[in-house]
Amino acid sequence: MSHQRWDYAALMRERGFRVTPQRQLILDAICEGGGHTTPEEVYERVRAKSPAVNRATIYRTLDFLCELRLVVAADVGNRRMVYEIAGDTPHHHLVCRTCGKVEQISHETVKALFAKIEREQEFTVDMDHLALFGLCPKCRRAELRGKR
Amino acid sequence: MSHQRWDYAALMRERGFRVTPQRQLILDAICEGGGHTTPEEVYERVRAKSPAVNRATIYRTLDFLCELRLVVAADVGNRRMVYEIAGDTPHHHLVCRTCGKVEQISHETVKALFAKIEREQEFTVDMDHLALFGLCPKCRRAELRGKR
DNA sequence: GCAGTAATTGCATCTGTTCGCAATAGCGGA
DNA sequence: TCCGCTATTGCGAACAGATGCAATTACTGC
Ligand SMILES: [Mn+2]
Ligand SMILES: [Mn+2]
Ligand SMILES: [Zn+2]
Ligand SMILES: [Zn+2]
Repeated sequence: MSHQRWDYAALMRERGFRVTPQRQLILDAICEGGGHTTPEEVYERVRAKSPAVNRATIYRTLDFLCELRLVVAADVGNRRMVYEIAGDTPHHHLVCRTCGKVEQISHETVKALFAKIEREQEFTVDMDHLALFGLCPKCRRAELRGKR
Repeated sequence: MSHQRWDYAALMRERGFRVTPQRQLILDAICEGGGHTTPEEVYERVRAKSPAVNRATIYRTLDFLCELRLVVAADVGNRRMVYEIAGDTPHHHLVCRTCGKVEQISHETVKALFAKIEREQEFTVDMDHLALFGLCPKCRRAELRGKR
């Protein structure tokens, strides 16, 4: 699996942005991760191939790729951000507060809520990578047992 | 309105935590704000009354109060955190990506989603101060106009 | 190919937040 | 009321992330 399936280079140029080696390296680094990747992981992978790339460029480029919607981000707790190549359909996550496990849920599941908010408040929610916090089945059972 | 309606001091002691002047000052400072308050605002208010209190204490105490669920937090974009006294019923927010306006929505609105997730994945979502991002009516209309 | 232009980068610096550690001070028990 | 235990604090330093600016460089049109 790779980001090569979009012509991201053309996509950038179309909108008046430039295709730089840094941007390609960073996109590659996110791809290599497969799933969620932290800025620090991206930095390390990029730096392995091209040590001169600056940390500031990593952060600016991650923001840039999110704005282009080539990449999605989420805060998975304790203000730790993770980045990921944007798939064809959005997906979301459930993060356990106790064990930290991250599960995935479909966009289908949350769509109804976004539609309701659109109807009731005229507000267009456009989150394509939401993180919801709570307790996973295992930790919840452990908590119930503990309370008795 | 004030946090005096709970016996937060007893609540802390019950659970084996200590009631310190710093914690009381910080709780007061959040109260004074009325609504959403940033760590820096808390710091300023506390420091006005007691200049020796350290910044690290502010951050540690805000986390602590969130864990006790006396206070709720939310990232309202660009990793800016806001804190607020936890009310009797939770509420949530809609944050406009363009103008930054923050609206409020009831827990009622999102409850159905949490219940569905509980049913379908056995995962207990327990968020009491969610922030959803998107476009407010005004900005969305502006955007539509711009695209033509 | 080459030059002009503006987007992008690297660098230096700043800000907000976290962390380890030693000093302080709540709280429970004598 | 005093004592001892340990939770909490202040301090200093580390840290991630953002920002202003000058140097670089990708793209456009010739
Ligand atoms: Mn994901
Ligand atoms: Mn709120
Ligand atoms: Zn868990
Ligand atoms: Zn708006």
